[in-house]
Amino acid sequence: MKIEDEIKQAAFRDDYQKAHVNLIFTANWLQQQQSGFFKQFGLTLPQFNILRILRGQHPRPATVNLLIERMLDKTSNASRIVDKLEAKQLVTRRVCPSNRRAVDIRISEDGLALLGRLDAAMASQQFGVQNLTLAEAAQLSGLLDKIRD
Amino acid sequence: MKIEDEIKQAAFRDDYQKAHVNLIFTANWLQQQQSGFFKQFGLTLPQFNILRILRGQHPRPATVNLLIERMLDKTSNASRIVDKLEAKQLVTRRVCPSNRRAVDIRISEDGLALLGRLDAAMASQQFGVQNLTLAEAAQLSGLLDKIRD
DNA sequence: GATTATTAAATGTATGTACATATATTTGTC
DNA sequence: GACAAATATATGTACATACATTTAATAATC
Repeated sequence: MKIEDEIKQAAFRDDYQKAHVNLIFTANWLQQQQSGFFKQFGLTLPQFNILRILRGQHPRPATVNLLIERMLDKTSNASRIVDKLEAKQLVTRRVCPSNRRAVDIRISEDGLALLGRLDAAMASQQFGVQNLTLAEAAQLSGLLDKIRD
Repeated sequence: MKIEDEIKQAAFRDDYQKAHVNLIFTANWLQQQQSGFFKQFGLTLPQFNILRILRGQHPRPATVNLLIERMLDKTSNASRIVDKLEAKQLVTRRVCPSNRRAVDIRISEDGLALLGRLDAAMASQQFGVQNLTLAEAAQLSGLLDKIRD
């Protein structure tokens, strides 16, 4: 559906405004698709992202700082997202022996198993970006990088 | 900065994943830019968006349903965002005479004045999308529409 | 016209975002 | 080694998101 119809707006001031609105709208759209998917597994999107970072580190631990560095949203509160994952026993949290200010966070066996099930489910799930050709996806990345220059 | 460096990830599985992450990241980046800007005026981004819809309706009222229809994020809670605007006396809220279930929401004189100041400030503010050429912005919109097909 | 269904908005609860502040630990400096 | 500065994380608060439930008014059906 064209963006004008999605938000029931007749027209945009110019193509800049249209692209801007379209970008925000499409990102929300994608995230909502994903959220619904992860919900089946009892995870939110930020929780999934952190879990995936922890799997990338496994079996080495990650600190909160490392999580923040790698998260898409730097200002979100990694500490409290880890709280939720810990409550579900998907991660473990232990004071780092070599630096007692820091906390070593590791994905648990349960967490690894859950991500395994998610991998399988995601493989059979087409997310929106795949409506593009690979060349178009690359082109899109180029345009997005230019926006943030 | 390239997206790989922004989130300190060495590489992506393919250009689909890269475009997907880049899209979410860039949308967040843009929204944070805007948030900082609106904060100077005591508004959050959703509050500004609702205020702008109300100006579009002015002097006719809008209902909560109409606001939701036109909002970028359909699932957000328009009712409570209007609460905040009402507390700042930027909008008025009155039971609709012809349908007492509905509520007529209108932008106040204060609200119009605030948007007026924002218009002026925004005119002298370059937001990220303007790093693109107009043709690139149009191309971006086309790609985004295709994602949501 | 009483009863049920639908609609419009508000409210409740859990989670996340954004930002400031607090607490504990480590590092640097005298 | 005492004391200040820096670092790592946690906590507090306001706002927003996501979704279920509630309340009130209107519409539909018998």
